[in-house]
Amino acid sequence: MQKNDNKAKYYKLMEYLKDEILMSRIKPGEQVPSENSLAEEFLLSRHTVRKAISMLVNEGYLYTEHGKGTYCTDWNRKRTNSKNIGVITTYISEYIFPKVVTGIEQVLSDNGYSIFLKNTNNNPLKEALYLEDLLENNIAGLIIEPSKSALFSNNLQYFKALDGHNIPYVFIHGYHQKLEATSYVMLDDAAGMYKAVEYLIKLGHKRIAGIFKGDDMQGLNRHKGYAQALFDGRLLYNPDDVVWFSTEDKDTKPTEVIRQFMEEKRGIDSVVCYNDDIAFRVFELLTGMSIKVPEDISLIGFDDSYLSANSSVKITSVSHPKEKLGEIAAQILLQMLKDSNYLKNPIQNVITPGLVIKESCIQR
Amino acid sequence: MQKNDNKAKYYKLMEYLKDEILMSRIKPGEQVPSENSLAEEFLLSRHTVRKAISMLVNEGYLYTEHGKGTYCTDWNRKRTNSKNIGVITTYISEYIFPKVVTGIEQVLSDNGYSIFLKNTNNNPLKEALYLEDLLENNIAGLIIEPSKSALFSNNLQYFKALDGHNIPYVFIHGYHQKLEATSYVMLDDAAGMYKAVEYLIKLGHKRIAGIFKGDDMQGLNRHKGYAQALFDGRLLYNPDDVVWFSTEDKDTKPTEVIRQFMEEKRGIDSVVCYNDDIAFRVFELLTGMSIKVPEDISLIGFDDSYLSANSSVKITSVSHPKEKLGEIAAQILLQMLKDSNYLKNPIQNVITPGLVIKESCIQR
DNA sequence: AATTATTTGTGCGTATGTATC
DNA sequence: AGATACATACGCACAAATAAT
Repeated sequence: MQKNDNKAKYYKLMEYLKDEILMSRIKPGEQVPSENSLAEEFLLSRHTVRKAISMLVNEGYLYTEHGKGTYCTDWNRKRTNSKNIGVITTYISEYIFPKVVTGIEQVLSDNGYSIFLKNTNNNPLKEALYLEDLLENNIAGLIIEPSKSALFSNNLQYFKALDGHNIPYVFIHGYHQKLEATSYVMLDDAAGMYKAVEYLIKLGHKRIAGIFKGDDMQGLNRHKGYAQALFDGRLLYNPDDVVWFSTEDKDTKPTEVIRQFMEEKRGIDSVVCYNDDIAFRVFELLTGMSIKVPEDISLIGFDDSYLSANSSVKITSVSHPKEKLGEIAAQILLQMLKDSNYLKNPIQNVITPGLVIKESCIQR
Repeated sequence: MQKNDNKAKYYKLMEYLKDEILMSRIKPGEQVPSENSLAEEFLLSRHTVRKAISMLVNEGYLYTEHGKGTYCTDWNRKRTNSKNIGVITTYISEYIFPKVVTGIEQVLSDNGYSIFLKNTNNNPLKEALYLEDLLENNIAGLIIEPSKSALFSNNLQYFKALDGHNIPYVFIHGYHQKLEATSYVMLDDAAGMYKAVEYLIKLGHKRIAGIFKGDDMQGLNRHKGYAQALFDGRLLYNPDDVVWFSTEDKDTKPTEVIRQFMEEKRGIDSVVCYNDDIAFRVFELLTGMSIKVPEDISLIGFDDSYLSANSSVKITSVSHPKEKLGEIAAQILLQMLKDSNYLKNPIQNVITPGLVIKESCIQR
């Protein structure tokens, strides 16, 4: 112990003990000397020793067992006492997200956890805000759909902080590229889109336009599958037939460009879309232009959502597991919470979607 | 302060002081009596008083200033810019609740709020735990489906604490009886069940069994509508034809008693159920006993959920607005957050449900 | 099965230090 | 300077839980 500072005796003892713990001279689970023996050793009253110990108990370094002794906390597992899980998604109440979130809730609340729901609207600044927020609140774990996962993220520091605090996190739909080993559950977006395009080619389509989102990983991968399927089907990949949009112009650009394509009569016979939301908008656009689906143009969406089932012509779409995806993410997180080894050995789950054939494509 | 529990003195004092704070008898910023005067007042040693106070300081209820005094923490300030809303429901991911929660999320996240989701499993002790939890986190408001709303609640103190901190809250589905003026949105459960029974009477049914939940307000009101409809239809109300169950025995008692009814062949020609969950179980029971719905027994559920649509014979049910109910609750809360006058003038919204006629009832 | 030693938990008394008004 | 309030510190006694004898 130190020489004479002007610090209080209990405070110096507390610092000494904390140091012993941090330097692993007192190891997790190990018993610390009894109050009486510490008092004797450091020539203090038991009361003073108790004060020092109670501070460390409050900070979580130690815990006491009545009649047995005082022990060093194994704070790799310490987070267990928080039963709050942060869930950050791009959207919550729209599209397929309610179902994904329901799947997460199902599993987590069955296991006694509460959920802190936040949506970023795909805005990395909001993501940063919420990550900071959740770090301050004391959460046991995090499930996150990254915002703009294709772009470089400034939020990596927060994930490193989570690593530092041994707070496990699971990505869904995509993950920030720069993180080396992370747990995630996502779709094989390329394979899904490949199936859609392959199907159109089999039906005899020659000019397949594609609409893709440029600022998330899903969009890039779906585009990859599109290009690969064209190549394998011996069709030319024509950059001019591809529409790229982003979060900011998603409500206007896809339909505007497709309208232009149609007005130019450049001979497109089908369109594959980033998701059902876009597909549904394109369907409405085409209907408004008196272009018939599927007679004039075949159309395929992605995610097999209610949007592809509600239109007057049901839109063929690539499946999305929705609740199942949420459940898997939650189960992965639970495993990581149970066994801290999983923090080092990430669990990665890729689901291969299938094509759900409805009414929006016909043989050419 | 209380009488003699076997709790420790310091603990009882701590609870007493915490209660004073939660009930706003000690207001934020206000100075609490000095250690010596508390010791004198409660005939305790100063040391014991200090122990109680130090716990409350640790939990953040109080803070001390050396040489000046001990003060009540003002967590109002922090709350003002909080964009977090607590949502406590009995269940989250089952039955109609995902839709209700989705409605809440829709409105709140559109207005920039995050949601803290907790489910009580209809256990008032968990409700208490979560209410305390949310009071310590800084939430801007609360939407709550009360647990066991028919029974006397020990959790009223927390709602008074919310009042004291100007945190608005909205009840859904029911409300704790003892609170005088609260905002809520709920169904006219009596009217809904009345319509169901009236419909059965019109179809010529004479012996209508009823299954009701005894520990929430909805159950009592649905029973009320049942009894009133029988009376108006000049049928005898027979207590032996009524099954009461509670949260704890919901999975066993309703079907067991109905099985007994059937084995006794007491001439029941129809069953109205507290909700679709019960109705679905009864349907499966009857089918298992080779009793046909609706040929032998007519059956009506409540909530118009997927359960009443998924069975082989679609079950006639009383409608429930689900998302709409969630949206209304969220909108009420937003109004209360915007205009603090609403805290004094509660907004109460009662939705009258209708009967959704499907396939489970026929003319006798 | 009862006893005993050890350890933490509760509670009181006292004295002194130090910051605030 | 003095009164008041919280902070530190020591000592003592007994209660309650635990583990070993």
